[in-house]
Amino acid sequence: MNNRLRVLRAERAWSQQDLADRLEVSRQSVNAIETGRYDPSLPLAFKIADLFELAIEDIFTNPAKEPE
Amino acid sequence: MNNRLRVLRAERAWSQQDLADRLEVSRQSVNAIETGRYDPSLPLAFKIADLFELAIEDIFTNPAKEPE
DNA sequence: GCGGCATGTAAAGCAACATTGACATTCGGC
DNA sequence: GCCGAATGTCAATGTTGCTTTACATGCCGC
Repeated sequence: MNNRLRVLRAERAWSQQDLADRLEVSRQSVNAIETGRYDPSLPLAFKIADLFELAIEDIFTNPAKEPE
Repeated sequence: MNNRLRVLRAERAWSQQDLADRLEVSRQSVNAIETGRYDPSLPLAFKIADLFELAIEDIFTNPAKEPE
């Protein structure tokens, strides 16, 4: 499960802490998601999509899918 | 986190077991998600959206959001 | 009435998500 | 050179998602 979180965050010049505050999660959670250590829960994914005003599919992509 | 899983399943006349097989999860997981006991993980949400050929947002909705 | 199917739910256990606290590194400003 | 901000990561802990096994219910066909 890849994601464009780091890019979206950079576009807004937010630190991981800034984003964590807006999402009401810890900085470590943001970091873990960005570095791909784990995927967010569905509720958190919704919160992220909401914050960036994008669809979940526009932020997260399933590498196991989309053949080529 | 509400979802239209039961409706989508009914439209196809699938049992919870049928859906569970297609999603490669247990019947109890399908039941738990339908009855709202817990939300699916993001990867499973993608799998569900994929199966029904819908966007995640078309299946799951965040009741905490959208004021009115 | 009995058997089979669909559904709801519970307990117990493991894996994944998320937390706090802490430490290391890098970079830029002063 | 030092300080502070930003990032990466680790350990320990708690919570949630998902599993298997199991049992109870309702419904339908026979």
